[in-house]
Amino acid sequence: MQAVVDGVDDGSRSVAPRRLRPVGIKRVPMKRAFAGAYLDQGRRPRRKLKTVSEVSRYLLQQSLLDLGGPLNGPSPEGDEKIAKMMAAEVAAALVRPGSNSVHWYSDAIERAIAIASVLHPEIGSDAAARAVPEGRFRTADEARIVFFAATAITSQNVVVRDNIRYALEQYRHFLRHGCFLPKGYGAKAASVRGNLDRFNQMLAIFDGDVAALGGFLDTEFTMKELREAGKRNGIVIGGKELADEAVYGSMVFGPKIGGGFYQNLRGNLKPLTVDLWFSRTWGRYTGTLLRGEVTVKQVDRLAGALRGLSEAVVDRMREDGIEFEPDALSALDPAELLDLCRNLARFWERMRKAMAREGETNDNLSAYKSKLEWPGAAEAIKQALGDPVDVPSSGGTRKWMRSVVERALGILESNGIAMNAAELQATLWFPEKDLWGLLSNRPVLDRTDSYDDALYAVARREGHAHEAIEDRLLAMGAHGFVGRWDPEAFGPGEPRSAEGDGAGPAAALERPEREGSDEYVIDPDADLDDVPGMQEPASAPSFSPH
DNA sequence: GATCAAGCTGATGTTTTAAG
DNA sequence: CTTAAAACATCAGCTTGATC
Repeated sequence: MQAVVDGVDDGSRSVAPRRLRPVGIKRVPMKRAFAGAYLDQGRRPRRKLKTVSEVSRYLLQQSLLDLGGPLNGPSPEGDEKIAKMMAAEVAAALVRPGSNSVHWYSDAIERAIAIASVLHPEIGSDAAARAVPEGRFRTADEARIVFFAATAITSQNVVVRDNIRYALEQYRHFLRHGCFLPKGYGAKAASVRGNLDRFNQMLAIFDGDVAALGGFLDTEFTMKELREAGKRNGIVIGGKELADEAVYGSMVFGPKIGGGFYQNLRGNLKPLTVDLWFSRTWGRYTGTLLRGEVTVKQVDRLAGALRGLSEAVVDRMREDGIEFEPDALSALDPAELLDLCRNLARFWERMRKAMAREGETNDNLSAYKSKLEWPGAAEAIKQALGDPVDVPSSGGTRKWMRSVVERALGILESNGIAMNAAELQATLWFPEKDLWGLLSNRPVLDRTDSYDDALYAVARREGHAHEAIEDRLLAMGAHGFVGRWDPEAFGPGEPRSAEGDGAGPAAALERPEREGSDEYVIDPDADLDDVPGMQEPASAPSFSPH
Protein backbone atom coordinates (compact mmCIF):
# COMPACT_ATOMS: atom_id res chain seq x y z
CA MET A 1 0.00 0.00 0.00
CA GLN A 2 2.74 2.37 0.97
CA ALA A 3 4.58 1.73 -2.25
CA VAL A 4 1.61 2.77 -4.31
CA VAL A 5 1.25 5.96 -2.38
CA ASP A 6 4.92 6.76 -2.79
CA GLY A 7 4.44 6.25 -6.50
CA VAL A 8 2.46 9.44 -6.63
CA ASP A 9 5.63 11.45 -6.36
CA ASP A 10 7.86 9.40 -8.61
CA GLY A 11 9.32 10.59 -11.90
CA SER A 12 6.25 9.92 -13.97
CA ARG A 13 4.55 12.94 -12.48
CA SER A 14 7.34 15.35 -13.21
CA VAL A 15 6.80 15.13 -16.95
CA ALA A 16 3.55 17.05 -16.96
CA PRO A 17 3.28 20.32 -15.09
CA ARG A 18 1.32 19.68 -11.93
CA ARG A 19 -1.79 21.78 -11.81
CA LEU A 20 -3.12 20.74 -8.45
CA ARG A 21 -1.01 19.84 -5.52
CA PRO A 22 -2.46 16.61 -4.18
CA VAL A 23 -3.96 17.03 -0.75
CA GLY A 24 -3.08 14.03 1.34
CA ILE A 25 -5.95 11.72 1.97
CA LYS A 26 -3.90 8.81 3.19
CA ARG A 27 -4.26 9.72 6.81
CA VAL A 28 -7.84 9.50 7.90
CA PRO A 29 -8.63 12.47 10.15
CA MET A 30 -11.15 10.51 12.20
CA LYS A 31 -9.90 6.99 12.62
CA ARG A 32 -12.54 5.78 15.07
CA ALA A 33 -15.51 7.00 13.08
CA PHE A 34 -14.02 5.94 9.73
CA ALA A 35 -16.41 3.56 7.95
CA GLY A 36 -13.47 1.66 6.47
CA ALA A 37 -12.29 0.74 9.95
CA TYR A 38 -15.40 -1.42 10.26
CA LEU A 39 -15.96 -2.44 6.66
CA ASP A 40 -12.34 -3.19 5.78
CA GLN A 41 -10.35 -3.52 8.98
CA GLY A 42 -12.62 -5.54 11.24
CA ARG A 43 -13.08 -2.96 13.97
CA ARG A 44 -16.11 -3.76 16.12
CA PRO A 45 -17.82 -2.21 19.12
CA ARG A 46 -17.18 -3.84 22.45
CA ARG A 47 -20.82 -4.73 22.91
CA LYS A 48 -23.24 -5.95 20.32
CA LEU A 49 -25.55 -3.21 19.13
CA LYS A 50 -29.09 -3.81 18.01
CA THR A 51 -31.05 -0.73 17.15
CA VAL A 52 -30.48 2.37 15.11
CA SER A 53 -30.54 4.30 18.35
CA GLU A 54 -27.71 2.23 19.83
CA VAL A 55 -25.67 2.51 16.65
CA SER A 56 -26.20 6.28 16.68
CA ARG A 57 -24.99 6.57 20.23
CA TYR A 58 -21.98 4.39 19.54
CA LEU A 59 -20.93 6.24 16.40
CA LEU A 60 -21.49 9.55 18.11
CA GLN A 61 -19.12 8.52 20.91
CA GLN A 62 -16.50 7.50 18.36
CA SER A 63 -16.85 10.80 16.49
CA LEU A 64 -16.54 12.81 19.67
CA LEU A 65 -13.43 10.88 20.67
CA ASP A 66 -11.95 11.73 17.28
CA LEU A 67 -13.02 15.36 17.29
CA GLY A 68 -12.86 16.27 20.95
CA GLY A 69 -16.27 17.92 20.61
CA PRO A 70 -19.04 18.35 18.09
CA LEU A 71 -18.66 20.60 15.07
CA ASN A 72 -21.80 22.69 15.12
CA GLY A 73 -21.03 25.11 12.35
CA PRO A 74 -18.52 26.03 9.67
CA SER A 75 -14.92 26.77 10.59
CA PRO A 76 -11.77 26.60 8.46
CA GLU A 77 -10.10 23.84 10.49
CA GLY A 78 -13.24 21.84 11.09
CA ASP A 79 -14.33 22.05 7.47
CA GLU A 80 -10.94 20.92 6.23
CA LYS A 81 -11.08 17.94 8.58
CA ILE A 82 -14.54 16.90 7.42
CA ALA A 83 -13.63 17.40 3.77
CA LYS A 84 -10.55 15.20 4.14
CA MET A 85 -12.56 12.58 5.98
CA MET A 86 -15.15 12.62 3.20
CA ALA A 87 -12.50 12.36 0.50
CA ALA A 88 -10.80 9.51 2.35
CA GLU A 89 -14.07 7.59 2.63
CA VAL A 90 -14.87 8.12 -1.03
CA ALA A 91 -11.39 6.90 -1.97
CA ALA A 92 -11.80 3.87 0.28
CA ALA A 93 -15.24 3.14 -1.18
CA LEU A 94 -13.92 3.23 -4.74
CA VAL A 95 -11.33 0.55 -4.11
CA ARG A 96 -13.52 -1.65 -1.94
CA PRO A 97 -14.28 -4.99 -3.56
CA GLY A 98 -17.65 -4.96 -5.28
CA SER A 99 -17.86 -1.21 -5.23
CA ASN A 100 -19.57 0.79 -7.88
CA SER A 101 -17.67 2.92 -10.31
CA VAL A 102 -17.47 6.66 -10.02
CA HIS A 103 -20.03 6.90 -12.77
CA TRP A 104 -22.45 4.36 -11.39
CA TYR A 105 -25.11 7.00 -10.93
CA SER A 106 -25.01 8.48 -14.41
CA ASP A 107 -24.72 5.01 -15.97
CA ALA A 108 -27.78 3.84 -14.06
CA ILE A 109 -29.77 6.85 -15.26
CA GLU A 110 -28.72 6.21 -18.86
CA ARG A 111 -29.85 2.63 -18.55
CA ALA A 112 -33.09 3.71 -16.91
CA ILE A 113 -33.85 6.02 -19.83
CA ALA A 114 -33.05 3.29 -22.32
CA ILE A 115 -35.24 0.72 -20.58
CA ALA A 116 -38.04 3.22 -20.02
CA SER A 117 -37.99 3.81 -23.76
CA VAL A 118 -38.69 0.12 -24.32
CA LEU A 119 -41.88 0.60 -22.30
CA HIS A 120 -42.56 3.99 -23.85
CA PRO A 121 -40.70 4.67 -27.10
CA GLU A 122 -41.44 8.39 -26.89
CA ILE A 123 -38.96 8.58 -24.01
CA GLY A 124 -36.24 7.45 -26.39
CA SER A 125 -37.00 9.11 -29.72
CA ASP A 126 -38.35 12.41 -30.95
CA ALA A 127 -40.23 10.71 -33.78
CA ALA A 128 -42.06 8.47 -31.33
CA ALA A 129 -42.71 11.49 -29.10
CA ARG A 130 -44.35 13.37 -31.97
CA ALA A 131 -46.52 10.32 -32.63
CA VAL A 132 -48.03 10.35 -29.14
CA PRO A 133 -51.76 11.12 -29.46
CA GLU A 134 -53.14 14.54 -28.55
CA GLY A 135 -49.78 16.12 -29.33
CA ARG A 136 -48.67 15.69 -25.74
CA PHE A 137 -44.99 15.86 -26.62
CA ARG A 138 -42.92 17.50 -29.30
CA THR A 139 -39.67 15.85 -28.25
CA ALA A 140 -38.40 12.85 -26.30
CA ASP A 141 -36.98 15.28 -23.78
CA GLU A 142 -40.49 16.48 -22.96
CA ALA A 143 -41.52 12.89 -22.28
CA ARG A 144 -38.48 12.53 -20.02
CA ILE A 145 -39.34 15.67 -18.10
CA VAL A 146 -42.76 14.20 -17.33
CA PHE A 147 -41.42 10.74 -16.58
CA PHE A 148 -38.69 11.92 -14.22
CA ALA A 149 -40.92 14.47 -12.54
CA ALA A 150 -43.33 11.61 -11.84
CA THR A 151 -40.45 9.48 -10.59
CA ALA A 152 -38.99 12.16 -8.33
CA ILE A 153 -42.34 13.24 -6.92
CA THR A 154 -43.54 9.71 -6.11
CA SER A 155 -40.19 8.72 -4.59
CA GLN A 156 -40.93 10.00 -1.09
CA ASN A 157 -40.77 7.31 1.55
CA VAL A 158 -41.17 4.44 -0.85
CA VAL A 159 -38.73 1.80 -2.04
CA VAL A 160 -37.50 1.98 -5.60
CA ARG A 161 -39.73 -0.73 -7.04
CA ASP A 162 -42.88 0.90 -5.67
CA ASN A 163 -41.55 4.26 -6.80
CA ILE A 164 -41.29 3.03 -10.38
CA ARG A 165 -44.74 1.49 -10.23
CA TYR A 166 -46.26 4.76 -9.05
CA ALA A 167 -44.21 6.80 -11.52
CA LEU A 168 -45.44 4.69 -14.43
CA GLU A 169 -49.00 4.99 -13.21
CA GLN A 170 -48.66 8.77 -13.17
CA TYR A 171 -46.80 8.92 -16.47
CA ARG A 172 -49.50 6.82 -18.14
CA HIS A 173 -52.18 9.00 -16.65
CA PHE A 174 -50.40 11.97 -18.14
CA LEU A 175 -50.34 10.31 -21.58
CA ARG A 176 -54.10 9.85 -21.47
CA HIS A 177 -55.16 13.08 -19.80
CA GLY A 178 -52.31 15.55 -20.12
CA CYS A 179 -51.87 15.91 -16.38
CA PHE A 180 -50.93 13.89 -13.33
CA LEU A 181 -53.55 12.29 -11.13
CA PRO A 182 -53.27 14.01 -7.73
CA LYS A 183 -53.05 10.91 -5.61
CA GLY A 184 -51.17 10.08 -2.46
CA TYR A 185 -48.78 7.20 -2.08
CA GLY A 186 -47.16 5.92 1.09
CA ALA A 187 -46.66 7.66 4.37
CA LYS A 188 -46.00 11.04 2.74
CA ALA A 189 -49.18 10.79 0.75
CA ALA A 190 -50.17 14.40 1.34
CA SER A 191 -46.81 15.75 0.12
CA VAL A 192 -46.82 13.51 -2.93
CA ARG A 193 -50.37 14.50 -3.80
CA GLY A 194 -49.48 18.15 -3.29
CA ASN A 195 -46.47 17.93 -5.58
CA LEU A 196 -48.38 16.11 -8.33
CA ASP A 197 -51.01 18.78 -8.09
CA ARG A 198 -48.34 21.47 -8.16
CA PHE A 199 -46.84 20.03 -11.34
CA ASN A 200 -50.28 20.28 -12.98
CA GLN A 201 -50.70 23.83 -11.72
CA MET A 202 -47.33 24.88 -13.04
CA LEU A 203 -47.89 23.21 -16.39
CA ALA A 204 -51.08 25.25 -16.66
CA ILE A 205 -49.10 28.41 -15.88
CA PHE A 206 -46.88 27.54 -18.85
CA ASP A 207 -49.96 26.94 -21.02
CA GLY A 208 -49.31 23.21 -21.20
CA ASP A 209 -45.85 23.71 -22.71
CA VAL A 210 -43.82 20.89 -21.15
CA ALA A 211 -40.50 22.15 -22.50
CA ALA A 212 -41.13 25.60 -21.04
CA LEU A 213 -41.95 24.10 -17.66
CA GLY A 214 -38.85 21.91 -17.93
CA GLY A 215 -36.78 24.99 -18.67
CA PHE A 216 -38.14 26.70 -15.60
CA LEU A 217 -37.39 23.68 -13.42
CA ASP A 218 -33.78 23.76 -14.63
CA THR A 219 -33.28 27.52 -14.22
CA GLU A 220 -31.30 28.82 -11.28
CA PHE A 221 -32.86 31.37 -8.98
CA THR A 222 -32.14 32.61 -5.52
CA MET A 223 -34.45 31.08 -3.00
CA LYS A 224 -35.93 34.51 -2.42
CA GLU A 225 -36.67 35.04 -6.12
CA LEU A 226 -38.30 31.66 -6.36
CA ARG A 227 -40.46 32.23 -3.29
CA GLU A 228 -41.60 35.57 -4.67
CA ALA A 229 -42.35 34.10 -8.09
CA GLY A 230 -44.33 31.37 -6.39
CA LYS A 231 -46.24 33.88 -4.33
CA ARG A 232 -47.25 35.80 -7.45
CA ASN A 233 -48.77 32.60 -8.78
CA GLY A 234 -50.37 31.53 -5.56
CA ILE A 235 -47.80 28.84 -4.82
CA VAL A 236 -46.12 28.63 -1.43
CA ILE A 237 -42.60 27.30 -1.81
CA GLY A 238 -41.09 25.73 1.28
CA GLY A 239 -37.68 24.23 1.65
CA LYS A 240 -35.01 24.90 4.18
CA GLU A 241 -32.70 27.10 2.19
CA LEU A 242 -31.32 30.53 2.96
CA ALA A 243 -32.90 33.41 1.06
CA ASP A 244 -29.79 34.18 -1.00
CA GLU A 245 -28.99 30.56 -1.83
CA ALA A 246 -28.95 29.58 -5.51
CA VAL A 247 -31.54 26.91 -6.21
CA TYR A 248 -33.16 25.37 -9.26
CA GLY A 249 -36.77 26.01 -10.19
CA SER A 250 -37.44 22.37 -9.34
CA MET A 251 -37.10 23.45 -5.73
CA VAL A 252 -40.87 24.00 -5.93
CA PHE A 253 -41.12 20.27 -5.22
CA GLY A 254 -39.21 20.56 -1.94
CA PRO A 255 -35.55 20.48 -0.91
CA LYS A 256 -34.81 16.82 -1.51
CA ILE A 257 -37.13 16.00 -4.39
CA GLY A 258 -36.76 19.28 -6.24
CA GLY A 259 -33.51 20.62 -4.87
CA GLY A 260 -31.52 17.55 -5.72
CA PHE A 261 -33.23 14.41 -6.80
CA TYR A 262 -35.18 15.64 -9.84
CA GLN A 263 -32.05 17.38 -11.12
CA ASN A 264 -29.96 14.26 -10.60
CA LEU A 265 -32.48 12.11 -12.48
CA ARG A 266 -32.46 14.62 -15.32
CA GLY A 267 -28.73 14.11 -15.58
CA ASN A 268 -27.56 17.20 -13.70
CA LEU A 269 -25.25 15.67 -11.12
CA LYS A 270 -24.01 18.92 -9.64
CA PRO A 271 -26.62 19.29 -6.89
CA LEU A 272 -26.14 17.27 -3.75
CA THR A 273 -29.16 15.23 -2.72
CA VAL A 274 -29.17 15.35 1.05
CA ASP A 275 -31.09 12.28 2.07
CA LEU A 276 -31.24 10.35 5.31
CA TRP A 277 -28.01 8.51 4.57
CA PHE A 278 -26.02 11.58 3.71
CA SER A 279 -27.35 13.17 6.89
CA ARG A 280 -26.04 10.22 8.88
CA THR A 281 -22.68 10.44 7.16
CA TRP A 282 -22.58 14.13 8.05
CA GLY A 283 -23.59 13.46 11.64
CA ARG A 284 -20.79 10.90 11.90
CA TYR A 285 -18.24 13.43 10.60
CA THR A 286 -19.38 16.29 12.80
CA GLY A 287 -20.25 14.50 16.03
CA THR A 288 -23.87 15.57 15.76
CA LEU A 289 -25.65 12.28 15.13
CA LEU A 290 -27.92 12.75 18.12
CA ARG A 291 -29.39 15.93 19.47
CA GLY A 292 -29.22 14.29 22.86
CA GLU A 293 -30.96 17.09 24.73
CA VAL A 294 -34.51 17.82 25.70
CA THR A 295 -35.91 21.17 26.68
CA VAL A 296 -37.68 21.86 29.94
CA LYS A 297 -40.72 22.65 27.87
CA GLN A 298 -40.76 19.22 26.26
CA VAL A 299 -40.57 17.50 29.64
CA ASP A 300 -43.23 19.79 31.13
CA ARG A 301 -45.53 19.07 28.23
CA LEU A 302 -45.23 15.33 28.79
CA ALA A 303 -45.65 15.68 32.55
CA GLY A 304 -48.78 17.77 32.10
CA ALA A 305 -50.32 15.29 29.68
CA LEU A 306 -49.53 12.35 31.97
CA ARG A 307 -51.09 14.10 34.96
CA GLY A 308 -54.33 14.24 33.03
CA LEU A 309 -54.53 10.50 32.47
CA SER A 310 -57.38 8.55 34.01
CA GLU A 311 -56.73 5.88 36.63
CA ALA A 312 -57.85 3.22 34.17
CA VAL A 313 -55.25 4.19 31.58
CA VAL A 314 -52.51 4.49 34.19
CA ASP A 315 -53.40 0.97 35.34
CA ARG A 316 -53.26 -0.38 31.81
CA MET A 317 -49.86 1.20 31.37
CA ARG A 318 -48.67 -0.25 34.65
CA GLU A 319 -49.77 -3.70 33.49
CA ASP A 320 -47.46 -3.13 30.52
CA GLY A 321 -44.63 -2.26 32.86
CA ILE A 322 -44.82 1.48 32.24
CA GLU A 323 -44.48 3.36 35.52
CA PHE A 324 -43.98 7.07 36.01
CA GLU A 325 -44.41 9.92 38.42
CA PRO A 326 -45.39 13.03 36.43
CA ASP A 327 -43.99 15.42 39.03
CA ALA A 328 -40.60 13.70 39.00
CA LEU A 329 -39.95 13.48 35.28
CA SER A 330 -37.39 16.26 35.34
CA ALA A 331 -35.41 14.32 37.91
CA LEU A 332 -34.96 11.34 35.59
CA ASP A 333 -31.65 10.93 33.88
CA PRO A 334 -31.75 10.99 30.08
CA ALA A 335 -31.55 7.21 29.72
CA GLU A 336 -34.50 6.68 32.06
CA LEU A 337 -36.50 9.38 30.36
CA LEU A 338 -35.74 7.90 26.95
CA ASP A 339 -36.79 4.47 28.16
CA LEU A 340 -40.09 5.79 29.49
CA CYS A 341 -40.81 7.72 26.31
CA ARG A 342 -40.03 4.71 24.14
CA ASN A 343 -42.49 2.62 26.11
CA LEU A 344 -45.14 5.31 25.93
CA ALA A 345 -44.66 5.60 22.18
CA ARG A 346 -44.99 1.83 21.81
CA PHE A 347 -48.09 1.86 23.99
CA TRP A 348 -49.67 4.45 21.74
CA GLU A 349 -48.63 2.55 18.61
CA ARG A 350 -50.42 -0.54 19.92
CA MET A 351 -53.50 1.53 20.70
CA ARG A 352 -53.40 3.08 17.26
CA LYS A 353 -53.09 -0.25 15.48
CA ALA A 354 -55.91 -1.75 17.53
CA MET A 355 -58.22 1.15 16.70
CA ALA A 356 -57.18 1.05 13.05
CA ARG A 357 -58.19 -2.61 12.97
CA GLU A 358 -61.60 -1.59 14.31
CA GLY A 359 -61.92 0.57 11.22
CA GLU A 360 -60.98 3.96 12.67
CA THR A 361 -59.71 6.33 10.00
CA ASN A 362 -56.24 7.82 10.08
CA ASP A 363 -57.69 11.29 10.30
CA ASN A 364 -59.66 10.39 13.41
CA LEU A 365 -56.66 8.65 14.92
CA SER A 366 -54.48 11.70 14.31
CA ALA A 367 -57.04 13.97 15.94
CA TYR A 368 -57.34 11.62 18.91
CA LYS A 369 -53.59 11.45 19.24
CA SER A 370 -53.15 15.19 19.44
CA LYS A 371 -56.00 15.41 21.91
CA LEU A 372 -54.25 12.90 24.15
CA GLU A 373 -51.03 14.96 23.92
CA TRP A 374 -48.83 12.41 25.70
CA PRO A 375 -48.09 10.25 22.62
CA GLY A 376 -46.72 13.22 20.70
CA ALA A 377 -44.84 14.55 23.70
CA ALA A 378 -43.24 11.14 24.27
CA GLU A 379 -42.32 10.77 20.60
CA ALA A 380 -40.70 14.20 20.52
CA ILE A 381 -38.50 13.34 23.52
CA LYS A 382 -37.73 9.90 22.15
CA GLN A 383 -36.61 11.45 18.89
CA ALA A 384 -34.52 14.12 20.58
CA LEU A 385 -32.74 11.66 22.87
CA GLY A 386 -32.57 8.50 20.84
CA ASP A 387 -32.99 9.02 17.11
CA PRO A 388 -30.28 10.13 14.74
CA VAL A 389 -30.68 13.49 13.07
CA ASP A 390 -31.84 12.43 9.63
CA VAL A 391 -32.68 15.81 8.17
CA PRO A 392 -30.49 18.92 8.08
CA SER A 393 -31.94 21.25 10.67
CA SER A 394 -31.64 24.42 8.65
CA GLY A 395 -30.78 26.11 5.41
CA GLY A 396 -27.50 27.15 6.96
CA THR A 397 -26.59 23.51 7.52
CA ARG A 398 -27.39 22.64 3.92
CA LYS A 399 -25.19 25.46 2.70
CA TRP A 400 -22.40 24.28 5.00
CA MET A 401 -22.75 20.71 3.74
CA ARG A 402 -22.48 21.84 0.13
CA SER A 403 -19.39 23.93 0.78
CA VAL A 404 -17.62 21.03 2.49
CA VAL A 405 -18.63 18.67 -0.32
CA GLU A 406 -17.13 21.15 -2.80
CA ARG A 407 -13.89 21.11 -0.85
CA ALA A 408 -13.91 17.30 -0.69
CA LEU A 409 -14.42 17.18 -4.47
CA GLY A 410 -11.43 19.48 -4.85
CA ILE A 411 -9.30 17.23 -2.66
CA LEU A 412 -10.38 14.20 -4.68
CA GLU A 413 -9.63 15.97 -7.92
CA SER A 414 -6.16 16.86 -6.70
CA ASN A 415 -5.68 13.14 -6.27
CA GLY A 416 -6.84 12.36 -9.76
CA ILE A 417 -10.43 11.46 -8.95
CA ALA A 418 -12.88 13.64 -10.83
CA MET A 419 -16.47 13.38 -9.75
CA ASN A 420 -19.34 15.64 -8.86
CA ALA A 421 -21.56 16.06 -5.85
CA ALA A 422 -24.25 13.54 -6.77
CA GLU A 423 -21.65 10.93 -7.61
CA LEU A 424 -19.85 11.57 -4.33
CA GLN A 425 -23.10 11.17 -2.45
CA ALA A 426 -23.95 7.96 -4.33
CA THR A 427 -20.47 6.63 -3.60
CA LEU A 428 -20.81 7.26 0.13
CA TRP A 429 -24.33 5.88 0.19
CA PHE A 430 -23.46 2.18 0.01
CA PRO A 431 -20.80 2.10 2.73
CA GLU A 432 -22.96 4.21 5.03
CA LYS A 433 -25.81 1.74 4.72
CA ASP A 434 -23.41 -1.18 5.07
CA LEU A 435 -21.90 0.39 8.19
CA TRP A 436 -25.26 0.79 9.92
CA GLY A 437 -26.36 -2.67 8.83
CA LEU A 438 -23.13 -4.16 10.12
CA LEU A 439 -23.19 -2.34 13.46
CA SER A 440 -26.86 -3.05 14.10
CA ASN A 441 -26.41 -6.73 13.27
CA ARG A 442 -29.21 -6.60 10.79
CA PRO A 443 -29.03 -7.87 7.30
CA VAL A 444 -28.49 -4.88 5.10
CA LEU A 445 -31.97 -4.05 4.06
CA ASP A 446 -32.71 -4.60 0.45
CA ARG A 447 -33.43 -1.03 -0.43
CA THR A 448 -30.57 -0.75 -2.85
CA ASP A 449 -32.46 -1.51 -6.03
CA SER A 450 -31.64 1.02 -8.65
CA TYR A 451 -34.03 2.53 -11.14
CA ASP A 452 -32.67 0.61 -14.08
CA ASP A 453 -33.18 -2.69 -12.23
CA ALA A 454 -36.73 -1.76 -11.26
CA LEU A 455 -37.58 -0.68 -14.81
CA TYR A 456 -36.07 -3.85 -16.17
CA ALA A 457 -38.34 -5.89 -13.90
CA VAL A 458 -41.39 -3.96 -15.09
CA ALA A 459 -40.38 -4.34 -18.74
CA ARG A 460 -40.03 -8.09 -18.33
CA ARG A 461 -43.32 -8.30 -16.48
CA GLU A 462 -45.04 -6.45 -19.27
CA GLY A 463 -43.80 -8.96 -21.77
CA HIS A 464 -40.66 -7.42 -23.23
CA ALA A 465 -37.94 -9.93 -24.00
CA HIS A 466 -34.53 -9.64 -22.42
CA GLU A 467 -32.97 -9.44 -25.88
CA ALA A 468 -35.21 -6.55 -26.90
CA ILE A 469 -34.21 -4.61 -23.82
CA GLU A 470 -30.57 -5.33 -24.40
CA ASP A 471 -30.85 -4.23 -28.02
CA ARG A 472 -32.34 -0.95 -26.92
CA LEU A 473 -29.56 -0.42 -24.40
CA LEU A 474 -27.04 -1.03 -27.14
CA ALA A 475 -28.84 1.15 -29.64
CA MET A 476 -29.01 4.04 -27.17
CA GLY A 477 -25.37 3.64 -26.23
CA ALA A 478 -26.09 3.07 -22.55
CA HIS A 479 -23.03 2.05 -20.62
CA GLY A 480 -22.34 -0.75 -18.28
CA PHE A 481 -25.09 -3.15 -19.22
CA VAL A 482 -23.06 -6.05 -20.54
CA GLY A 483 -23.63 -9.04 -18.33
CA ARG A 484 -25.63 -7.06 -15.84
CA TRP A 485 -28.74 -9.11 -16.31
CA ASP A 486 -29.05 -12.81 -16.57
CA PRO A 487 -32.06 -13.59 -18.76
CA GLU A 488 -32.41 -16.95 -17.07
CA ALA A 489 -32.78 -15.38 -13.67
CA PHE A 490 -36.31 -14.37 -14.55
CA GLY A 491 -37.30 -17.85 -15.63
CA PRO A 492 -38.89 -18.86 -18.91
CA GLY A 493 -41.57 -16.24 -19.35
CA GLU A 494 -42.62 -14.37 -16.30
CA PRO A 495 -40.21 -12.62 -14.05
CA ARG A 496 -39.65 -14.50 -10.87
CA SER A 497 -40.76 -11.56 -8.85
CA ALA A 498 -44.25 -10.79 -10.01
CA GLU A 499 -44.49 -7.76 -7.78
CA GLY A 500 -40.92 -6.83 -8.27
CA ASP A 501 -39.88 -8.48 -5.04
CA GLY A 502 -36.28 -8.95 -4.23
CA ALA A 503 -33.28 -7.14 -5.47
CA GLY A 504 -33.68 -8.30 -9.02
CA PRO A 505 -31.13 -10.32 -10.88
CA ALA A 506 -28.67 -7.51 -11.13
CA ALA A 507 -28.01 -7.34 -7.43
CA ALA A 508 -26.42 -10.73 -7.36
CA LEU A 509 -24.34 -10.03 -10.43
CA GLU A 510 -23.33 -6.54 -9.63
CA ARG A 511 -22.20 -6.77 -6.08
CA PRO A 512 -21.35 -10.37 -5.31
CA GLU A 513 -19.24 -9.42 -2.32
CA ARG A 514 -22.24 -7.98 -0.57
CA GLU A 515 -24.06 -11.27 -0.61
CA GLY A 516 -22.18 -12.52 2.39
CA SER A 517 -22.79 -9.61 4.66
CA ASP A 518 -24.06 -12.10 7.24
CA GLU A 519 -20.53 -13.28 7.65
CA TYR A 520 -19.73 -10.19 9.66
CA VAL A 521 -19.78 -11.60 13.14
CA ILE A 522 -19.54 -9.25 16.03
CA ASP A 523 -17.14 -10.46 18.65
CA PRO A 524 -18.64 -9.16 21.87
CA ASP A 525 -15.25 -9.04 23.53
CA ALA A 526 -13.47 -7.32 20.75
CA ASP A 527 -12.62 -3.72 21.24
CA LEU A 528 -10.42 -1.17 19.66
CA ASP A 529 -7.30 -2.35 21.39
CA ASP A 530 -7.96 -5.97 20.53
CA VAL A 531 -8.09 -5.38 16.83
CA PRO A 532 -4.71 -5.74 15.19
CA GLY A 533 -3.61 -2.59 13.49
CA MET A 534 -6.04 -0.33 15.25
CA GLN A 535 -3.39 1.20 17.48
CA GLU A 536 -1.83 2.73 14.42
CA PRO A 537 -3.56 5.54 12.64
CA ALA A 538 -5.85 3.95 10.11
CA SER A 539 -5.18 4.85 6.54
CA ALA A 540 -7.46 4.92 3.57
CA PRO A 541 -6.72 2.39 0.87
CA SER A 542 -4.51 4.18 -1.57
CA PHE A 543 -4.83 4.33 -5.30
CA SER A 544 -2.85 5.48 -8.24
CA PRO A 545 -3.75 8.73 -9.88
CA HIS A 546 -5.35 8.28 -13.33
C1' DG B 1 -44.38 -23.14 8.02
C1' DA B 2 -48.35 -20.35 8.62
C1' DT B 3 -50.23 -16.61 10.88
C1' DC B 4 -50.26 -12.55 13.34
C1' DA B 5 -48.81 -8.60 16.14
C1' DA B 6 -45.28 -5.52 17.13
C1' DG B 7 -41.28 -2.88 15.86
C1' DC B 8 -38.77 -0.15 12.58
C1' DT B 9 -37.98 2.73 8.64
C1' DG B 10 -37.94 6.97 5.95
C1' DA B 11 -38.15 12.40 4.53
C1' DT B 12 -40.74 15.92 4.36
C1' DG B 13 -44.39 20.18 5.29
C1' DT B 14 -46.17 23.04 8.80
C1' DT B 15 -46.06 25.57 12.98
C1' DT B 16 -43.72 27.92 16.54
C1' DT B 17 -40.02 30.48 18.34
C1' DA B 18 -35.95 33.33 17.93
C1' DA B 19 -33.12 36.61 15.70
C1' DG B 20 -32.21 40.47 12.76
C1' DC C 1 -41.82 42.94 9.42
C1' DT C 2 -38.65 39.29 7.33
C1' DT C 3 -35.71 35.50 7.72
C1' DA C 4 -33.76 31.57 10.03
C1' DA C 5 -33.85 27.81 13.14
C1' DA C 6 -36.03 24.50 15.82
C1' DA C 7 -39.80 21.74 17.02
C1' DC C 8 -43.34 18.84 15.77
C1' DA C 9 -46.39 15.52 13.40
C1' DT C 10 -46.72 12.04 10.15
C1' DC C 11 -48.00 6.30 8.46
C1' DA C 12 -47.70 2.37 4.72
C1' DG C 13 -45.03 -1.45 4.13
C1' DC C 14 -41.68 -4.43 5.44
C1' DT C 15 -39.12 -7.51 8.84
C1' DT C 16 -38.91 -10.00 12.93
C1' DG C 17 -40.21 -12.85 16.46
C1' DA C 18 -43.77 -15.34 19.01
C1' DT C 19 -47.10 -18.84 18.89
C1' DC C 20 -49.52 -22.42 17.22
